[in-house]
Amino acid sequence: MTELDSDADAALVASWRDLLARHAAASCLLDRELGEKHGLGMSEFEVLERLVEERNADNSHVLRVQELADTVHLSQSALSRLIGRLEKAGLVTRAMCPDDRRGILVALTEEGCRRYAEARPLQREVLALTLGGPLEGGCPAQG
Amino acid sequence: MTELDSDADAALVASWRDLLARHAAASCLLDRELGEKHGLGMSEFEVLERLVEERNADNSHVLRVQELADTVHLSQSALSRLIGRLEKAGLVTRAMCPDDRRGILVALTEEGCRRYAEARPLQREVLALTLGGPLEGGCPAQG
DNA sequence: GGACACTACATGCACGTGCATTCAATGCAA
DNA sequence: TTGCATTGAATGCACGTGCATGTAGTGTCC
Repeated sequence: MTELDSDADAALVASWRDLLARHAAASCLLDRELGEKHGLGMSEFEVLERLVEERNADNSHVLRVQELADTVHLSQSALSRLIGRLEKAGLVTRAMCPDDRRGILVALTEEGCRRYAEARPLQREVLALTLGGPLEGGCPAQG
Repeated sequence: MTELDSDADAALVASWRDLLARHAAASCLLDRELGEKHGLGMSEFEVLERLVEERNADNSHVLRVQELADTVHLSQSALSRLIGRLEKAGLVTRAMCPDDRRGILVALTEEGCRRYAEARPLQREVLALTLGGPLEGGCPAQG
């Protein structure tokens, strides 16, 4: 291994550890805060946000499960269950896709829109806190 | 909300999504590759790496559990169990801390050192692949 | 010395995740 | 049309995680 190789290696590892630290801090705090104050997990919030961004002409917010899967970093099964939780909470509804009856359309409800709007400021606050500064020790440490 | 606020907000969200994407791609691929080819998870590798870096005068590699907890982003309980798995696999040993009999000293074994050395090139390769380029779609998508 | 708060680590438990599988619907070929 | 591979999503299962708690050891104040 040449000098340059080990330098590149060290830089890579350093950026990887920085990534890990920031992700841990942000996702842990997000899960805790959103869960406590809005009954949402980090990924639940992300899914709601994708739906909110998908504003159709008639002001409905509808996405196919597969389209959601492209933007949320979850396995297909995890996403399926997450949508199940959101549905049970009344934040989205599931409907069959008329074009392709295998597909499922996920639609944001009024309540879902409201909960997202309520949670959003807190989420942004946590992001600013954990991604803004030059990292400051993370969450999982119940001590 | 002013124009500047929403700009800052958008930038924050963009960097957050980038972070999520890179973390998902890297951690998923790491877990899969390290697991398949070396029987290690991402966090197991990280713990071994911290131990390897802790080279004492007598060439032993020993760290207290709490010291590990500071650098690995896991809860105390998760770390305890992770060390249990490493111990069962013969990659580390647990010993009581003579100074403070509450503490546990975790020591890298020969086998642990070997496994780390074997896995390291692959880990670096995955990091280069997922952190080097400008992201390219991630893992959790068993389709 | 005894009581008490605190620390370090382990463990019971509930939960979210991914993998493998299943089931229904679709598309294509013969 | 029948037969078969493929796709979209749901489900059984095992596993790793975090939270709350338990247990042992330490330090302090009286």
